[in-house]
Formats: sequence, structure tokens, C-alpha cells
Amino acid sequence: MTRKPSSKPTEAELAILNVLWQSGPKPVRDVNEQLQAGNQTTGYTTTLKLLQLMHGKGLVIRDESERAHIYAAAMPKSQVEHLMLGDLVSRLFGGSSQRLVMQALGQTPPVSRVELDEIRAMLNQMEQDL
Amino acid sequence: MTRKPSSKPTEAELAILNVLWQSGPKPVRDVNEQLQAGNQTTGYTTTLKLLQLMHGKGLVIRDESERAHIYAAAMPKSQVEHLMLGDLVSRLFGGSSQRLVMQALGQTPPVSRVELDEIRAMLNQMEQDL
DNA sequence: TTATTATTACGAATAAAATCGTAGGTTGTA
DNA sequence: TACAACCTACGATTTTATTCGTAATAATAA
Repeated sequence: MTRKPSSKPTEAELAILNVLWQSGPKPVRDVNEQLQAGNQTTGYTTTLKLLQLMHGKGLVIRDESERAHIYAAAMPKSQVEHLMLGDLVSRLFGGSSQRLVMQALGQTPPVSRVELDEIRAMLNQMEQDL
Repeated sequence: MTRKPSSKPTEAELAILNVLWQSGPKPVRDVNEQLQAGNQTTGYTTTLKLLQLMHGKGLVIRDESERAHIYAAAMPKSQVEHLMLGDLVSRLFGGSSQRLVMQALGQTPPVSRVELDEIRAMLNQMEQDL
């Protein structure tokens, strides 16, 4: 199996991916425990099943060399961020990522002066590359 | 009925809200037709049912004074944008809207020089209010 | 009036996502 | 060996979202 992942992960799948991105490759048990930490109440076999489904979809890869399979995210987090931002931009912001950015900047809590400067730096960089 | 909407709309619900935001209050038939325009293939009663469910959730309001009820979005688009951005920020960007903004700026296609300036203006404005 | 058409309400079918229980097998340990 | 703990696989259930068909009624036209 292991198809190429073209569509965005579901909610439960994203929660799992977050664990894998944060902690690196892990067996099911560890993934499940870390989910509990985030006040989830997911049974072990639920997490297992989800990981198996995600493997089928190509969202995760796994090392089966040991009895307890080790799962890892198939895509870097930035790629899923890109996917999901693109989705939101097209479904809610009429395809304009600028509009998304403007709206996001207006969110509470406001970003700090330092963060504003970092964003400015990025804008300048982008203008260079333009 | 008509509870306060606290959670984000589903995909199909968002498609309907987009129509209502764009065209203003409309009867079911018009909403359905505009959905078709966006290469959907949704039966009339499907749209009707969705609108009824959305009404129950408080996502839309309706004027029942005429036989054909007139539906309207219950929230301004900006509020749903806020809701959904907040959701994405917390689920994928560790609560940092700055990270979301930076990632969004890196998206293709890149924003234009004019848009960059508009974003800069917004940053300056935000710094004022800080 | 009668027939056609439009509209709501709503049950029910279908689809997608998430959850769980159990069977079957491996490993570790007394 | 025998028992307990652990693991995968996977069917089945539950929950949520989406879609559709039909009945009841109102408006409209012939």
C-alpha cells in the first residue's frame, strides 16, 4: 500500500502527526501515551487503528523490523502546514493568502514587537526574491 | 432552537456560508443554484436540509414570513475567519499566529509588491496599537 | 376547479471518521 | 513449561457529516 498523501489529514490524524513531529519516530504505545497527555482519552487500539489507516494513506511510514512497529510522519510538518493553509485560503479567503495573513495578524493575542520585526524581515526577503 | 455557534462550520456548511456572504440573504433555491455554479452537484433537498441543520446550530438565521424562507449567515465572514484561523493556529502552529503568518507568506504564488506594502502598513498600524 | 409546480419537514440511506473489542501470536518470566 | 504482558490485525460499532426520497401543503396556471 502506502499511497502518496495528497489530501489533508483529519483531526485525529493531525493530533497523531503532531506527536510524531514533536517526538520523532515512536511505537504505538508511546504515541498513545502522548495523546493522553494532551487530555485525550483514546484507547490503545484506537490509536493503533488510526496509525494503520494513516499508513495505508501514506501519511506515516513504519519500521516493521521489530515486533513493535515504529511509526514516523511521512511528510515534514511544513508540508502539511502548506497543504492546510492552501486549503483554508481557497475555502475561506478566496484564494488570497494576503487576506489570510492580514486577518491572522488581527487575531488575539497580538504578536509582539519582536515578532513584528521578524515578519518585516521576511517581507523584505520576499521582496528581494521578487 | 437556534443555539449560539461556538464551533467551526463543516466543509459543506462553509460552502453555503460563502454563498450567503457573497450574495446576501437568499432562499434555498438560489443558494443551491450558486452552489452548482461552483461545480458542486448537490440536490435541492440536500441544500435545504443543510440549511435547516445550520439553522438549528445557529450558523444561519432565517426569515419565515414568506413561504420560501430567506436564509442569511448568522455571523460575519470575518468572525468565521477568526474562528477557523484560531483553530488552525492551535492545532498546527502551536498557538503561534506569527508562525502561521510566516508560513502563509512562504506560500505560492507569492504576494505582489503592492500586497507586501499593504501588509507592512498593517504591521505598522499594529505597532501603533501595541 | 383541477392539475402542475414549488416549498418545507423529516425520516432514512450513505459515507466518512473515530472508537473499541477480540482473536491470534510473540516475548518475557516465574 | 505455563502464565502474564504485550503486540498486530481486523471486524464491528458508534458517531458525525452528507445526501436523497417522499409526504404534506401552498401557490400558480390552465
